[in-house]
Amino acid sequence: MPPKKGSAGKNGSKDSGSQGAGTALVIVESPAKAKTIAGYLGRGYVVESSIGHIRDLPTKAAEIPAKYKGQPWARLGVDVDGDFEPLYVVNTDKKAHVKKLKELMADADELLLATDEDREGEAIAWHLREELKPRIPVRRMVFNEITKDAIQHAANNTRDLNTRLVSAQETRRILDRLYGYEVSPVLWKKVMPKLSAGRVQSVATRLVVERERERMAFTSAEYWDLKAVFDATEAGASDGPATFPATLVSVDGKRIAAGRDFSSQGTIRADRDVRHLDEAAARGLAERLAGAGFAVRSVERKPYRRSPYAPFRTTTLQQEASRKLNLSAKQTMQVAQRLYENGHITYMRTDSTTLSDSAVNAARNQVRRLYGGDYLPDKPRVYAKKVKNAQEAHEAIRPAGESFRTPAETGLSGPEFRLYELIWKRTVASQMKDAVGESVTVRIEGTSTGGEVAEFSASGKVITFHGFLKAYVEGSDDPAADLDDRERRLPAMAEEDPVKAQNLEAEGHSTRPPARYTEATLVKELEEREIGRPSTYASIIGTILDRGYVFKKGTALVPSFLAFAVVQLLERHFGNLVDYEFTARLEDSLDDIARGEAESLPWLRRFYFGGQDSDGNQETGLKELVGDHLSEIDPKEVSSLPLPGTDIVLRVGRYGPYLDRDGVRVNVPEDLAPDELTEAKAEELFAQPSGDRELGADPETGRTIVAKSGRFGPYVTEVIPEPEEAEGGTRGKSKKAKVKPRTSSLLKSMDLDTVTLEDALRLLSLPRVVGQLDGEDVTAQNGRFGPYLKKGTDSRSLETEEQMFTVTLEEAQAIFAQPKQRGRRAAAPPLRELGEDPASGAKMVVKDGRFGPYVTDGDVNASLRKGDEVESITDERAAELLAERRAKAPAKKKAPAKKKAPAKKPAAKKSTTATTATKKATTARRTTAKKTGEPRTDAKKSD
DNA sequence: CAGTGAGCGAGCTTCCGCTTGACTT
Repeated sequence: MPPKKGSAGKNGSKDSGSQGAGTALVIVESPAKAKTIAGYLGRGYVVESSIGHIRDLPTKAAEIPAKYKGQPWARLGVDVDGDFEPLYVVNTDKKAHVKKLKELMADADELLLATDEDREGEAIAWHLREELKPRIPVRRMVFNEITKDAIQHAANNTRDLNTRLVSAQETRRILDRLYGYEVSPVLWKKVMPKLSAGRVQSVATRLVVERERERMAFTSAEYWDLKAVFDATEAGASDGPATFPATLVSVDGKRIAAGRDFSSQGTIRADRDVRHLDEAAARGLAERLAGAGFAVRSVERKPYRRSPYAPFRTTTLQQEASRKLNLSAKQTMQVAQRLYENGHITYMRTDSTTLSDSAVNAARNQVRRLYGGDYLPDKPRVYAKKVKNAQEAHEAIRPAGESFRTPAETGLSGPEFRLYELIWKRTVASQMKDAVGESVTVRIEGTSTGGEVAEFSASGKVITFHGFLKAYVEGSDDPAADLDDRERRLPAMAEEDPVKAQNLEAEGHSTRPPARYTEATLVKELEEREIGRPSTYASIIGTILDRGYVFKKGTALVPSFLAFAVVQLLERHFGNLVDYEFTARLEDSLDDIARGEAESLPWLRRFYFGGQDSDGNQETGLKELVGDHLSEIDPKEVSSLPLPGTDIVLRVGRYGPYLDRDGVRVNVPEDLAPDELTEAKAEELFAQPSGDRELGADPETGRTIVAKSGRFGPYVTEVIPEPEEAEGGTRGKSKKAKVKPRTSSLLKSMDLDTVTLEDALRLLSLPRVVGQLDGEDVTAQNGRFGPYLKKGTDSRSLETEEQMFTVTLEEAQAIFAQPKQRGRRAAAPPLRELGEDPASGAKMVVKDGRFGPYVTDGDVNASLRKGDEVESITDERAAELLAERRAKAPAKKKAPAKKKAPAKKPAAKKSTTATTATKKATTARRTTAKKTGEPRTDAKKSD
């Protein structure tokens, strides 16, 4: 709790210029920080937090103020035609908080904006000033560490807002909005709805996909060598072990090929002069070396020295928590948040490895107390900035306070204890001495019965002073790798010493494809590429998991086929945007803007409308790419992934991935890792029983009738035998001659498992010609909306499916004599009746519609929202929904008071031919319309 | 991913970065 404003204001420790004794309102970003700082500032200051950003671009239509609703750019929240003026709204969950800040400000004489000293922090400060509209002096207060001295110094050395830095942030924000909100809809249209693209997530997805591509292109190689265990007792070794393992490294002076000598194609790299041993060669050599005498050829000793690791920042904490505590990035951050809020650690979202002076002292004191002065370097260690675009608004992640509590002293337990312990150890170790020791490489030589000179190598490492390793050893992503404190002792040996081979065996190995990313290694990769920020690393993983771009297999991140399709689309049509350098270049530009060496507007114009880049190349703007160029994106093409060396294509459909070979299709399990889809696996999938059920043969045609489950539910069809082709006929060419099989959906009364041949034959007899009317055939059949009669271009629905088989010509004539029925049934009775709408005076009722329950006054309809229940909704709430609906929609001139509410759910796909922006009806576009069903009708676009 | 003729209460999905609770399941 901040000090009560009433108690402050009297001769506090602050001296804020001419105002004299008054109260300053200090606003920081985080409540926990506010609490700490309030303690350091004492009287005269009221410290509150903004809880992050208070304003942002509107997220969705509901947040857009009515006056901007009709604007063509309202969807973006950025007036792209008006100098990219952003539209800011106070986040819904912040409205109450902003009000509170305003109230606090009313009692203050000065406003100190003490948000983080980085791009986002500066912007938060600016938004606060814009939104709070203070009439008291406003100053910017900044600090990089939370210690009493630093805070008091900061309060007395304020500065003005840096509007250039704010401009850089705003540019970043607008770019991300344009990228995300313009490119995502392209994916909705071309791949499937609800997908997303963005500067960060799309590159993250691409990294995972590219790694999988490498794995798919990888060819393993097998290679062999010899493993020996030598006995050095004859060498007179007195200390250390008597035996040691060694590996064959060369024969007759030529090095034996090892894993690193092979390319990803499984061949020896061109620049390697090595001998590749296969199994037979290795076994033969082993036999010829049995019983041979060996001697030490050389002993090479080198000093070993290892410096401690830098204190934690967000990414390294996530990596180590993953390796050692098996926590996901998200879990790590949740646990760290609790530690932070309870005052155990400093802020956990940081890109800095810097420790404050008091933290260094605390660490050094702890070293002295726990390990003794021998482990303490003379001077404090300083860690250089590790991350290129680091903004260093905070310290490293370390135990909080000016003296550290040992884990036991904290009283913590469970994951919080373990994470604290990790942070504590790492921090203490970072102020300890180097580990030192010696590494030794011994070469052993022997001659085979065939006269071959075989050389073995053994290496050892001895740590003579553990230094920081006593406190902390970093984990490894490779479980097979040795950790830093691992020692390998060798017997004491000298040149010419004889040794005896105790055991000598051929050993086979094979090269392995690059490992998949884990959460931790992907985060590491993103940080190295300057993509994402400490506050977002964990959520980036969350986003690509949520979208179905990746899934987890153990700890590995496996890309889905969907991710392959999306990345393929982006690479081919938005190459610039998924370029790995894109963010790095963006950061450079933002730095220029922040320094006042560049302006935001030309930059945004070029990005959105196109123009010459810094190298003089003409760049196509984003607007054109997602507009006029949209028709160039062929959805079928971008969702097709040919299986190399085959005529099989994997396609990503709306219902998941499937394989297609000349029209023969088979589903691919969703959780099949792409690198496991080999030709053999594909054949296996094709060979699998598809779940179809053979019902028997049609007595008239002899064709087999099968029942299948399809996109629109269960149906029956017939198998058309492959036409016997004369020589020269190829499979591809025979396609055209194919007879279309008859198909028919099952009736509602039928079931895939129980449908009989008789049922099927009856279904396949459709459409049934009922007779002739007006010189045209009248047919009865089943369709998208159920059974109907068709006469030329005219049609009428039938009431029951059975009527398809029984309706007579007379009945048909009577049906056609009726006008087209609007709706198939009488109006469904309302689910509930409510009172009168105060706005229209009409009675309100709740009805069940195609999109779920809605309330209507007979004129305006409004869907019930999440949380509204048909049973419990009140008149007030219903009137509110109707009012909102009226406010939102431009009044429709459609005739009101429709009374039909068809109970049937609409088909999954609509075939509305939508008006799209482009004029030419290309094949690509037609496919699009068909595939997505309902492209957005952006009719406002004009040329 | 079988092929097919209505007209209907549509509106929304989505970005990246700052930050926490207050909600419901």
